[in-house]
Formats: sequence, C-alpha cells, structure tokens
Amino acid sequence: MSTARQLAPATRDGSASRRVAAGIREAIAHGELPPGSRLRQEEIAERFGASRVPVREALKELEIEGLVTLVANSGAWVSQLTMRECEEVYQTRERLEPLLLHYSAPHLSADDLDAMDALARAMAETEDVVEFLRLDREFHMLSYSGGETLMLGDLVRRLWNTTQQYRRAYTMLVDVHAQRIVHDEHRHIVATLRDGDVEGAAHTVEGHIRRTRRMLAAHPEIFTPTG
Amino acid sequence: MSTARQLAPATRDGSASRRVAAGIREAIAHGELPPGSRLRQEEIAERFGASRVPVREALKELEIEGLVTLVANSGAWVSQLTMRECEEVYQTRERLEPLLLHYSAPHLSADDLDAMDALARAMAETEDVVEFLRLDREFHMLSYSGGETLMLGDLVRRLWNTTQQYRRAYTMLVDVHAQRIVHDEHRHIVATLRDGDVEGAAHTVEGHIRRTRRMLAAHPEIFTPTG
DNA sequence: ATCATTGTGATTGGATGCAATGACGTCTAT
DNA sequence: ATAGACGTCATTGCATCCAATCACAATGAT
Repeated sequence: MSTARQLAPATRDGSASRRVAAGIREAIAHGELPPGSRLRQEEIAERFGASRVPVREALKELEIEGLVTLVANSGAWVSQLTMRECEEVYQTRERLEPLLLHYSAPHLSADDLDAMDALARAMAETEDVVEFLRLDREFHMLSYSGGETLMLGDLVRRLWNTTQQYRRAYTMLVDVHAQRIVHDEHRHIVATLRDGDVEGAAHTVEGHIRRTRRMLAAHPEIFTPTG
Repeated sequence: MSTARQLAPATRDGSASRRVAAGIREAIAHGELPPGSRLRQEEIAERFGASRVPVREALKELEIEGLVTLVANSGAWVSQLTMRECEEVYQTRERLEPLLLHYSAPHLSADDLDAMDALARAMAETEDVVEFLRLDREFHMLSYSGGETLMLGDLVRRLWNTTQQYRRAYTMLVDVHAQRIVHDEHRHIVATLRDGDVEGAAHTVEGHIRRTRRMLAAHPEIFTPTG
C-alpha cells in the first residue's frame, strides 16, 4: 500500500534499524534536528520507509548513545546538554582521545599523515562553518582510524556526536579566522606523529580538547536555560 | 494462553525492555550465561513473560553496551573478550574512574566513607569468591555514587559489566587471601578521601586498576582462544 | 473567574503473524 | 567414500494490529 515501503525493498538483512539510526544521527549532526526536537515514531518510519518496530529499535540505540532522550509513554526528543554536561563530555574526551591515539598512531601510514595535513590546510582556508566542522571531524577521526579497538573508537565517536551541535553553535558565533590556534595545534599533531612522538601528539590532543572545553564554557549562551 | 504472561500483568509503563535487559545483564554478571552463550529471542521472551519485541530492544541495548554480540539473521551471543580487548577496557577504566571519582568525592558523606570502610573490612574476611566480587563492586560503586554525571557513571558501570566474567575467572584462580594488596589499596582510598585528598585517591584508584589489568594479563588462560 | 474533572484524540507500548534468511541434515553423483 | 547440491526446519526481521497511557481541551462546580 505505502509507496515509501517499495523504495526499501525487503532487504531483510537486519539493517533497517541501523539505517534508521544512522539517518537520525546524521540529521541531528547536520542540525536538521536541533536539541529538544520531538521525534515521532510514525513520522520517522515514513521518512525511512520502514515500520515503527525498527524505528523504536533505532531510538533505543540512540538513547543509549545519549543522542536521544526517551520518556515512557510520552515520546522521544533530541537530547539537550547543559553547559555542565557538555563539560563532562569534554573532560571524558580529554582522557580517552589521547589513549585512542596511542592505539591508532602506530598504524597510521605516511599517506594518512599526508591526508591529515591536507585536511588541516583546507580547514585554514575555508570560510564555511559547516565545511570547517566537517574537516575538523575528519582530521581527528583519520588520526584515530588506525586503532582497531573494541569500543574505544565507537565511544569517542559517540562523544563527538553528542556535542556536535554545541560545537557548531560556538563556531558560528566566533570568527572562523580567529581559530588560528586550532590550525597550529593540528599542524603540531601531524608533525609530532611524523616524528613518531606519540606521547607528544597525545599531549597536544589533550590540550586541544581542554582548550576547546574552556572556549565553550566562556559562551554559556549556547546552552539550554539550565546551564 | 501463556501463564508466564500473567505474572507480568500489563504494566505498560515502557519498562518491559528495560526489565528484560536488566535480567539478562544480571544473568551474565552472575555467570549463569557465560561468554559465547546463545541467546534465543523466544526463550528469553518466555522467561521474562514478554513478547519478542521488548526482548529485541533489550538485546539491542545490551549490544550497544557491549555485553551481547548481535549478528543479523543469525542470532545473539554473550560477548567474548580477548585478552587484548579486556586490556582495552581496563585502560579505559584507568582513565575514566579517576575522573569519575573527582565528580563523586566532594559529595560523599561521612556515612558513605564509613560504609566503604565496612565493605573493605568485610572483603578482607570473606572466603567466598562471589561475595568477594560483590563487595568489591559495591565498594567502588559507592565511591562513585556521589557523582551526578550525565554519562560517566553509566559508562563506568558498563565497563565493569563487560569484564565481570573475567574478574570472576581470575579471582577463582588465585587464592582470595593472596589479595592482601587489594585491601591495602581500598583502605588507602578511604583514608585519602577522608583527608579530602581527592587527587591522591584518584591516583590510587588508577594504580589499583592498572595493577589488576596486569594481573589479568598474567593469566591468558582465562581468555578465549584468540588471546 | 478559577480550578478541578472528565472525555476525546493522538501516540506510544506490546503482541501476534508472516516472509525471509541461514543452519543443518540428507541424498546423489563422481 | 567424499564432496556438492538440495530440501527442510528452526529462528530471526519486519509489518500489522490492538490496548494502554498521556496531553489537552471542553465542561461543570465552587
């Protein structure tokens, strides 16, 4: 009956809920679904050409990840972070990302480092906030791509996802060109990694995150009322 | 028709999947479901007096937590950790638990510290491995109970859950009385917390976890073939 | 006029049913 | 005898269906 269902023709490969979750995740990341947005099961189901069952599983998945807040018999909303909570995520990142870099660094190829360098350069030149954020994320994720970890990699990705909104809000607030120090840090990370100085790179990453945390803390207006 | 269903009489408060997840979690923690066990949806559904829908949501939840491994069109198994993966979890704990203690410590009451002391003493006296593990967990969780965190507390609890099996296997392997150093560390944690030396306590916790990690690494026979 | 109350509609939670996939055993051909 | 192909069965994935709960508005009482 439904035409939308025909577009997703019975793949039955167990990927429906995963596809829905990925779609919602992306919509949140892109700012299409800002924090506090209501998520109606039926609406989502229609959008992705699925029934409500995989949608519910996707929402569950996103809830555990912290991206979505579920209330029984009431509904689902895109999670909002207070400033305090955002700082918690950043402090967690400060501890985990240096560790993840230790896992990843030994397996990064020269090509990977070149690509990181290119991303850092592109960031310094772009004017577009969205592009800036995309490149930044890609830079760091590439630096972590060598680590074949059980959960650490996924965990860090989740932490990035939950704070993406506030990073965007902040970046849109300040001048992109005022972020010169970001580029210096990125170049320094690549340089130390080239030298095989993993500890140094990890230290820079930690400082990089800490500095960003403090920048965010200086702009409480980004956050929800109860900051 | 099913009698089991009558025992869970239509609470409809959205807690079915959560109850199922909690039940499976506990069964895994208690060793009733060892790593590698197959989890059949229908079987679980009957056991908890629910239909397969909440069971699937529970399995999804446990998969994200890392306790269960889901394979599309095939089934669900209790996750197995290699030694390398277990070490990753422990390294993650080494970084996160000191941070969590920083959140918690300022809100711990004198009563909490007394209770921790009592738990540490009880641990030193028990002969039972299961009791030993229960007390150990309670001791640490109590030390973290003051932290009103968004995700850090849950995260740490999850990390404990995924490695519980291997802690038990290790504890059963060695003599309980050989763990004197554990008790010293626990007393030291309580003492430093009483002094208000959070940094010192955090440092001890970090060392405590690191030492345990190395103890586990010395017993590769605990782990699954691909260690 | 304000507050409590009741009823209606929208939306979620959970149960059942059916199609599809995968595993396993059996049969056949070389 | 062994390897490959086929068919059956158990089990999962998803859609549909029904009941319970909640939000909100309209009504009535103080």
